[in-house]
Amino acid sequence: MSPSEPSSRDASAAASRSLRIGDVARALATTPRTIRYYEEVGLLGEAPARPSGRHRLYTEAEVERIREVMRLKELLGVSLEELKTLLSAEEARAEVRAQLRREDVDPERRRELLIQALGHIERQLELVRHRAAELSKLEHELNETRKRARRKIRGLDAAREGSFPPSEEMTPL
Amino acid sequence: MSPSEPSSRDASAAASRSLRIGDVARALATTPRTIRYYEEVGLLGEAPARPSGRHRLYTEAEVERIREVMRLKELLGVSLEELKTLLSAEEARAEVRAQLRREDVDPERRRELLIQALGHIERQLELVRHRAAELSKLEHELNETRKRARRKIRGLDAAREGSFPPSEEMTPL
DNA sequence: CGTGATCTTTACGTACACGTCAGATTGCGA
DNA sequence: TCGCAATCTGACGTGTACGTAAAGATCACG
Repeated sequence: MSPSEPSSRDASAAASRSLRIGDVARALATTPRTIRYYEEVGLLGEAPARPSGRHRLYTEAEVERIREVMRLKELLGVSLEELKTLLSAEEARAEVRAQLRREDVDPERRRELLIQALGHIERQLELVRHRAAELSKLEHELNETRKRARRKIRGLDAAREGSFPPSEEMTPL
Repeated sequence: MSPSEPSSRDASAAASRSLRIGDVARALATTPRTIRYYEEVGLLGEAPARPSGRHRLYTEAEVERIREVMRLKELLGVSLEELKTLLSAEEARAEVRAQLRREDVDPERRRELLIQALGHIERQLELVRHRAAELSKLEHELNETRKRARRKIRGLDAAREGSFPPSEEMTPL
């Protein structure tokens, strides 16, 4: 009949919303099931609003969001439930962005949202810093252990046959 | 028939073996079930050899081993199965130590074991380094995000009772 | 030597994070 | 318009890492 899209649908910019769930899954090295599951548990905030039953279509931005979710899950090792609360920072940010487009928003309210987001960001930072520190410690310890092992091997090699330079057989490690 | 303990049981040194599973669990902030499970899947290498049916008794060293297991699990986020193969380095080291006590061991064999252990250590290091790098990256990104959020808040605070609105939309939060 | 706390094995239950199958539906290309 | 691959919505299955309950044994102590 008549194309009544609000004029901003297939605009010049490639804001697509043209990726199907299979494409997204491949791009993220995961499966459609996982993406649907994340949506199901509320990690994707109603990402692809669509008439139920139709295929989900994703924008590049939404893909990035999912990538971020998986990254945080991997690096922080938290449950999806915890992740959801951690990610409420992003939701706050999304709300801020949304409200920024309307100019009639109370600056007080805007500030509130920002403060909240900041709080969540700092919780994330805390977590990340803690883990980073622990990992760094572990890395140092492993380096030490490796050093000792190498020394021992060199010691054996030296004692192997006399005491002249261990000419051949430089084990490349 | 007769009490034939090999004379090295309650030696002078406090090599204890006097911690019960409940004590260990409390010390590691976990449960007896978890410790038994780790033993069941072979993560603790027959730690407390004992006449079946009797209570498990742990030495301080064994507690440290379990602590290390939990630490690696936590920091590397790997399955217990993967962890088992990663930890074979420690087993190799244990074997080396064991063979070192007997002096009649083939230096070739000893070197082999050390080389193996070294390999496992380097696999661990690889993993740890990778994760550490990723986490560090994430930390930097979060710091940036936090900076931006703070700037925005300060901007709002300035405009709150200041003269003019600050140049809007500097950086997308 | 009794007794209560702790531990033993065995076995079934559970939460999380998906995997997999079925049957219907959708959507793009020929 | 037809065909076929991809997707949809349930619903049930699966592996991991334990939790929990039961019934009896062991240990530390008085």
